[in-house]
Amino acid sequence: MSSLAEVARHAGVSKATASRALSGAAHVSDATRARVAASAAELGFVASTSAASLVTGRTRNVGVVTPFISRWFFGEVIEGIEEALIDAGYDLSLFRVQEDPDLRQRVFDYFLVRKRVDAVITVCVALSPEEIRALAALGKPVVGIGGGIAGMSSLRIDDVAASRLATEHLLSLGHQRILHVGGDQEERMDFHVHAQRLAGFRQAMATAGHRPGDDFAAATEFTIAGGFATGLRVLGNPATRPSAIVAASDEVAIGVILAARQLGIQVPRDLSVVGIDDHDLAEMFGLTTVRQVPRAQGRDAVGMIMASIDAREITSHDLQLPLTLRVRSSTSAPQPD
Amino acid sequence: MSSLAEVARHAGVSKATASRALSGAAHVSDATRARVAASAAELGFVASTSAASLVTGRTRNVGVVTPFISRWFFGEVIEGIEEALIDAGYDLSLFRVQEDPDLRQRVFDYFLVRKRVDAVITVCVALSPEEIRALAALGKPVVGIGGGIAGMSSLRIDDVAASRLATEHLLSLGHQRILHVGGDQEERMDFHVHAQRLAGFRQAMATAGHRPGDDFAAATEFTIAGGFATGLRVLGNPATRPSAIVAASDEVAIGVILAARQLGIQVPRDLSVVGIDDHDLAEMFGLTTVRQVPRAQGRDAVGMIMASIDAREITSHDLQLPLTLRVRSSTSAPQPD
DNA sequence: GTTGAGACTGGAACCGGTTCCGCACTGCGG
DNA sequence: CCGCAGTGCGGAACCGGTTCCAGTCTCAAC
Repeated sequence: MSSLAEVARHAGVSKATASRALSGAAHVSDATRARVAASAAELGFVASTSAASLVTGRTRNVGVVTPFISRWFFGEVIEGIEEALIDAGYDLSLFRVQEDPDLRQRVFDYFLVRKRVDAVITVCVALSPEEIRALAALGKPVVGIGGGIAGMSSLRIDDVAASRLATEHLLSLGHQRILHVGGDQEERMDFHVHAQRLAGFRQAMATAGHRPGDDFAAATEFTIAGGFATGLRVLGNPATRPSAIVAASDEVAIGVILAARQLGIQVPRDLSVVGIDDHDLAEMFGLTTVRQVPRAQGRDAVGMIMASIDAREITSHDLQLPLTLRVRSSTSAPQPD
Repeated sequence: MSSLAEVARHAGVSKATASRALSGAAHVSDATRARVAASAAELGFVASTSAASLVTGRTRNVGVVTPFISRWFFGEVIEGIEEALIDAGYDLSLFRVQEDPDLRQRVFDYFLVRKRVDAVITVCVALSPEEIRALAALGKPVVGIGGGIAGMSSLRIDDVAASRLATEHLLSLGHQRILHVGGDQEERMDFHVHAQRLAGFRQAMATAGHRPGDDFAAATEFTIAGGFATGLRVLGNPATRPSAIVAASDEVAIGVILAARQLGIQVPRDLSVVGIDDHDLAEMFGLTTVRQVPRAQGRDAVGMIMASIDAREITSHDLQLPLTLRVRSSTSAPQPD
């Protein structure tokens, strides 16, 4: 309610001095600063961000663009971002974009442009060339989580390596007939992640001397329900049943495990399953998985943003996060038959 | 980049006229309006929200306060809110608050105050008296989803009735030994929802002539993992095993079903389970549940907010949403023994 | 004793829109 | 023919901060 002018009057100083005192700038005596701070506290003064950003051009607000909110990976990332931003005194504007081109255009050409955000974090959004151009034209720091953006900072695990690691684990246990359940070959708009995990699987198989045909990769929606449906489909026929499955995400892996149980297939005795993520539920299902920590990725992305803002320069780092395999009880050597 | 002044100059009119033309105000000739619009389009003009809100006091931004992001109910609500806000040309600032009192105070006394939001939507946040006072002091529309706030608008299902409905379904099937898995009796900070669902269970049981002792309600975390752990605990002993369980949410119910499977208990033959929510996964687990549509609740909350903003008055409606029981395959009459 | 550097402070311009007010002009009723 | 309402438009004030610039004062150095 109260304005800086009132605080200044109450403290017996000018608006200029009051502003300097509150913002921590130099050239204000300790006595004055204390008096202004006391007045501000007494009057319950909170600076209007509109006024401040009008003149400084900085809004203390970061835009987050994501295709999903409730899926585990995305939710965790967003929570990590939110925590870190709040700590830094920033708030977060959330924009959800999926395939709808009209909506995407509105977000990129209108919402992100109206001088409301200091920076943008994209979470697993594959951007069209025009969208990349629009982001670059903002002249503001941009960090992509989980999907690199040409020419901008990114933060991610090496998806190819993660999938390779998961596959190698199964190979080292002696599995021969391994199926990948995840994205399909054609690179979908939103997710090169999917294509890369498939590629990692193929690399590992090829290195081990396998020649997987198309039937060794099954496409699925990236949810528990998707993994379940696909699992029922690919595990239904005992003749063609794989001895192990690499799921492109833990949610898919959990769906597959549930499908196996439904079909009376024992995990890991009859079927080994490995995922990627280390989802909250992985422990409960005893799921062997490649661990990543999306919440930390969110925090780190904010760190990169803040460094860039403080340095007043738009840098472009490419950060790859470490991977670890967590072996639980969903994988074992194949049953000798 | 380009300012209103430049657009005005380019169109050969004054700033005042340009502003009126673009905002759709009256007293501008059609010809002038078209010329200004053309200039604005040509220069790629997008009004600075900071400048606009500095003078109008309106920001076209709504704050959303929620304890969780990735749990199903919350994620769905947030997605619904986001869609509706984007449609209305608003964006959404997300604030996550849980128990940490320092963080809560920062959000309520600082972030929400700095003239950055036109309205606030709370999602299942039980507010302290000071927090309610802080929200009221904003003088802005506030809508609470899933948890009523004294004196402010709210939008929710009748949690007591929902739980009663679920319980009556089991009673009507002939179950005698019914256990509630959900919140505990003491009203937790964040969730009167939990207490109300427990109360609904008790009402139904009492009406049916039962006298449930404390052992007929088990407390749990409201997640699949929580339901699983609690399920293992309460189903472990065949002597005390209930014939049916009312879970306070579908996530809990799914956890209970998984625990039952693990223990070799057949659902619904040996155990009926009913939930509340109609979660995405309910179909897959054949879960009988009381349906609510959180995404629609999010959209409706935005509708209430917009109506209040348009009317320039802070009204206080209390909207209760309809409930429907969806019977699937997780419930049946108890096995005669 | 004068000078100059540096710390403090106030006045005023400024960010980029919105809106009040006044003026010119048109058209209609009396 | 005059008065008056109503439309279309421009000038200028204004929202509430930040920051440039200039002025005062202190104090050490010459």
